[in-house]
Amino acid sequence: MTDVAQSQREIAITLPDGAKRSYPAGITGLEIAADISKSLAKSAIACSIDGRLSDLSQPIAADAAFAIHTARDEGPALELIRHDCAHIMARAVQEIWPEVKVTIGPVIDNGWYYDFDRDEPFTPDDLALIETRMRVIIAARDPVRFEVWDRPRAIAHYQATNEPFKVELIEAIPEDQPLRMYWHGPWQDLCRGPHLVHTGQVPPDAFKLMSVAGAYWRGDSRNKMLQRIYGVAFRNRPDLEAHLHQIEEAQKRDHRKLGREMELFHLQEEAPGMVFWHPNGWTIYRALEDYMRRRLTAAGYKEIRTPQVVDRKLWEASGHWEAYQENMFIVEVDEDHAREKRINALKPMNCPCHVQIYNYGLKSYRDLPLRLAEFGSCHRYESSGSMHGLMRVRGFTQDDAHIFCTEDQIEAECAAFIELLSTVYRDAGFASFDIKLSTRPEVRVGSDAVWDKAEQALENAILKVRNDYTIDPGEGAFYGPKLDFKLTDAIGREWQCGTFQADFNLPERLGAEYVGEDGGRHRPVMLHRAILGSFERFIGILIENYAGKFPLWLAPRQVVVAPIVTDANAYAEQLVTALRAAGLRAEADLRNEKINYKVREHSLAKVPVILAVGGREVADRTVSVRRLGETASRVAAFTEILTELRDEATPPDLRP
RNA sequence: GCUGUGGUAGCUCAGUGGUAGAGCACACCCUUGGUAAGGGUGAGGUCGAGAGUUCAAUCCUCUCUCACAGCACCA
Repeated sequence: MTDVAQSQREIAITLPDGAKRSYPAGITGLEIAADISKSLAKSAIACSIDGRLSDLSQPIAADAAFAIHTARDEGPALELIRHDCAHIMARAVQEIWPEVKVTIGPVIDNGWYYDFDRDEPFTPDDLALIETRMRVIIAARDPVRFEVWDRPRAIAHYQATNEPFKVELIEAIPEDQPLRMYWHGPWQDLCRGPHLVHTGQVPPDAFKLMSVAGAYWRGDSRNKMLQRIYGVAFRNRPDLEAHLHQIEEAQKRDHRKLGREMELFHLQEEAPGMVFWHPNGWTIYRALEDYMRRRLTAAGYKEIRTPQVVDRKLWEASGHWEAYQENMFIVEVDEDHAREKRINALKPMNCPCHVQIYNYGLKSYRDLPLRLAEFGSCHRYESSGSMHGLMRVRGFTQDDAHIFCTEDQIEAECAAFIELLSTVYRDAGFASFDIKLSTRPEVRVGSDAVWDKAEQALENAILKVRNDYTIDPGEGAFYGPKLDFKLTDAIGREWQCGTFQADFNLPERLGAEYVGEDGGRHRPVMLHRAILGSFERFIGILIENYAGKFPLWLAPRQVVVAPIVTDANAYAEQLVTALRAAGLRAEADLRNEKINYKVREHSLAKVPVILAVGGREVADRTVSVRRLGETASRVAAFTEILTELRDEATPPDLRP
């Protein structure tokens, strides 16, 4: 299905295969359909103008929404089904509760939502009621039709029917844009379209109302909070069931659940948003930190360490005190004999501290680029509703670094950074990630010439490695353009991890400078950059990405040696000693339990390798190896297995 | 922060206006078993915190807090 951009003289159409084509004005839908059928081999084509198939013989109006449905869709396009679901749901709600005010209801991934204004909350029982009502509307096969209205008429209509949100919507639409009113049977809604031909085209057994939640009118927290009902819709029942199954599977790999089951970490009420790392979780953390330290050192970074508690004077100088105070943990110290309390803050970020190290001693252009890295522990008072397991916490550690360089060095530094980041993500098991370039905002520091140069440098650096990225115009920080690198969690939520930001502001504010070739003082550019973002978030994503089944180099417990009989205990302990000597994280399970029990328990705990040893293995100096996820075991000489595991447990950067 | 839903044993959850239960986990005993739960016994809870209503509150009301879903936020 494709919407069409139109001009007065011709109608431009984007075909389902991406090709573009234009037609003269006045052409009929049928003519376009016939033409497209020729070019799209196996697709029988259906077309609609604003959802009405019957009008194909008429010339396409200048303001019509023309849609193409291909045979590959096996019926109406999913977007149309979902869009009509939104309308049908809104109609159902107003039929049940006429006093409810409607607002908007767009199509989203897998379904739609619709925001309502109602005093009482919708309950799960209400959702069932609405679903039933929707099926009645679908069964009625009510025709969908539309009319183009002028603004006064539309506004008058919504004032008369007491729909203030619709009036507000219309007032925000540009004057020259025609307004379409859609009818689903007797129920009517302002909508751009297109839609199905009749309500019976929605499969009655392939949609489901999922949840209710609050949402601000027009996405602004100063506005009234509405009630949003989410639904999902598919072409058929099996597709819906597959989707619901997928959600269940995703929930199984939720890092909060696995974190508990695998004894990785916990959070508790006395320290909201601060992680208690357990031995298993901390082992992963350490393995990742060691790996990152080696990668950074190899890439020419110098590691440093800066204080946690810093006087407000520095935050005033950096500008954070003014702009970021409400997100900072303030620490007041009542020193003896002090006339005033001394005000400190836990550092919410490392940059000002790094500038202090840069500023200590006069720098030369020969020192640049200077790359200062810190696994910097930061604290931010995040709003209570935004915290989420390890993904969004109040105390976290960034794999932070700041590169002090000249404007001319930005591009090379950025390219080297993307290279390093790609390597790290690949080693961590991520096949792909998204890059977003955010460019200059309205309010900013620095000359246009500097922005031109920096934006171009970032873009060029991306182009050296890949050509797919998005640009977010105006979304850069006031102090410089930036790149965001995003990874996706188990249920499709995106999390920003890596970042690369040019900063023309902080060096100025904190007086960083260097002596140039010309003997004069110059201002360096500061590049903020992180690959993991924070260890907490990155590990959260790792847990979900691997579903807890970590590769050997990251697995907290790599090997468990499980004796089958107590007579094998001594042998088991010998093996553990040898495994540990080879650098492996191994434990013996000497408990008085059956091997079935031990296998079950360690499998559930996602231990990658179980070595079972009984009388035979003791006699032959062998082990019975069982890998996580496999049901069979194999018997091999212990020395052979030792070599195999040692190689496999080598971190990616240390492999030959 | 906002809207809604929750907080009962380490975990997953039942339950009641008269101060509590199951399964798993844990401890001890029996069992020496060959690849996803052997059996028995036992210990374990200020029912998230505070206030109110009541003869009596884990249960009803209010406030706070934390968590979950979504929204807003993420400089």
